[in-house]
Amino acid sequence: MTRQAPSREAPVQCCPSVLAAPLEPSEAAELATGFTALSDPVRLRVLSILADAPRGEVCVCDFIDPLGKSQPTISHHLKILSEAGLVQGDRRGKWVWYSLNRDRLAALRAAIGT
Amino acid sequence: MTRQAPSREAPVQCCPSVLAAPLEPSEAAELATGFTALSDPVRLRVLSILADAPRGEVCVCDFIDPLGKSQPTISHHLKILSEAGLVQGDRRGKWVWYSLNRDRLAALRAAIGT
DNA sequence: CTGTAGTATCGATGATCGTCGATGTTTAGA
DNA sequence: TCTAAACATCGACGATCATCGATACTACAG
Repeated sequence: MTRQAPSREAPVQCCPSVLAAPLEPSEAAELATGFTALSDPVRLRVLSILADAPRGEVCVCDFIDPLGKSQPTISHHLKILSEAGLVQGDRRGKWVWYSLNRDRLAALRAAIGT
Repeated sequence: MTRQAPSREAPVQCCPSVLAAPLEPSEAAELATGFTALSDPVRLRVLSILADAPRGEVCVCDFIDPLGKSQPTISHHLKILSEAGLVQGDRRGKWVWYSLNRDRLAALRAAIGT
């Protein structure tokens, strides 16, 4: 049995944070996945387009022109963002409408301060 | 001379933000380098150790044991964090003391909301 | 059922990344 | 001046990534 240091309790918190040491390897890996999704210029611009969309959603075909990437590349980035929980897609007819998950974005924001 | 579109002015702001479209490719690239620095578990734990350091600084040798990585690997990650403006090193004698740049971290936080 | 349009997946390619051993550089002490 | 310690850089390796053409899947119209 490992002895517990009584004067150094693990802080109770909802989400892992870089500012709250020690950041456990598993927590660090989980956060890293989120920030990896934000580490590409194309994906950041995808998020920006979604954040600016009047109805809060954009279909895949409407990303292609403004981003100047091929359709498979756009799909690839949307999948990464989706797996990171930052966006979600909703199929309606032939189109898939993507929208921003602001809660997940807020969680990542909270992980690097306040 | 490029003509300025009068009805669609670029919003005046201090820092690029994902929430303020359109996010220009150059701004997206700049932000992406910042988030790339946060996209590795080892680097996140480096930041967490720095944030928790009582005197606000930690020398390179003190990262090796808690992170379980070789000294060149630690140096490599510190260089990436340094180039991203997230940390800075200060050589004092044989040691280099690294500290956290909280302003830069706050700028990245602001880029994904508020 | 057939054709078409929007989207996802596959396969390949070139680039970047994380890691570590070996080595170079800098500083302090003997 | 010589040695040891702390740190950075180099070189190499395997792994992951961004990209795109080709192709498969899905929904709808005729």
